[in-house]
Amino acid sequence: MRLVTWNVNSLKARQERVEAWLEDNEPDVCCLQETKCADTAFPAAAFAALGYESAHHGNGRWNGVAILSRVGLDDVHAGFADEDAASVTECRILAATCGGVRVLSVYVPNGRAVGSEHYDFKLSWLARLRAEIARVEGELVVCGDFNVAPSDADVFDPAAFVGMTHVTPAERAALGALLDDGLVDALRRLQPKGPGPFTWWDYRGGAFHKGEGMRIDLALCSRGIAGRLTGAFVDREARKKGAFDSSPSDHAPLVVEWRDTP
DNA sequence: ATGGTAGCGCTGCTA
Repeated sequence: MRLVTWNVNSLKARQERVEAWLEDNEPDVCCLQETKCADTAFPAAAFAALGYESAHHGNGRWNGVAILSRVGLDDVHAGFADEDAASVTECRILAATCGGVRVLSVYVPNGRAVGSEHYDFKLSWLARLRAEIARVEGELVVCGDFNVAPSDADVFDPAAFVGMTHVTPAERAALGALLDDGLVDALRRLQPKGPGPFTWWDYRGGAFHKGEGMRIDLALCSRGIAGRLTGAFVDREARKKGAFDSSPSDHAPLVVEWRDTP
């Protein structure tokens, strides 16, 4: 199985890039975040033409998550398990079963500023995600933009982030709880030494070309899958302008591969 | 270089 997770920062702005990437890389499952579109505007037909079933959860100009699959897409649920999709105000989690694996595409709240109500919301959202994961039986991959750098090896300069969101002990503890529960950070399992690789670079100040990024996009997998991992890497090329009219996303795709059960 | 980038959408918010 080859799975990719990619915060595209507007699917409308990135559609050409996403389609080209899918054709070049042929993932079995593709999780997208920050689609910034409503369900009615989601280009399901374009993805179907490439061989993908798809599900989307979005309501307009912010947030929005999707799952594309060419190995089946069953038991789709938008939002947390205990909420009705129609009542969700911030579309940040979508689940589906693809090829026998429960896949969660998540876009964790940014938090904005330490101590703000948005920061508290981020922490409570992560706690809710932990409870959500605990309900899942069988193989599982939780992937997306976590807006948390798990350790100092996941930021270009720890000193530059003192007092900032994404690196506080509380955020790291909330993420660490998912690992304590048995999930494995796929990239770090295969690439134990940092710093990096990074998955996000600020658009401002030429951060990408200066290597000033963070690793905040993650694929957390259950132990069975962790034991069968064969690859995990960040496609930095997709963060470059390339032969496209529009800008790249500020995030690069994270690809994870594992052997299917014999 | 007194601003820095990008998307959405039309004013300022979000990241």
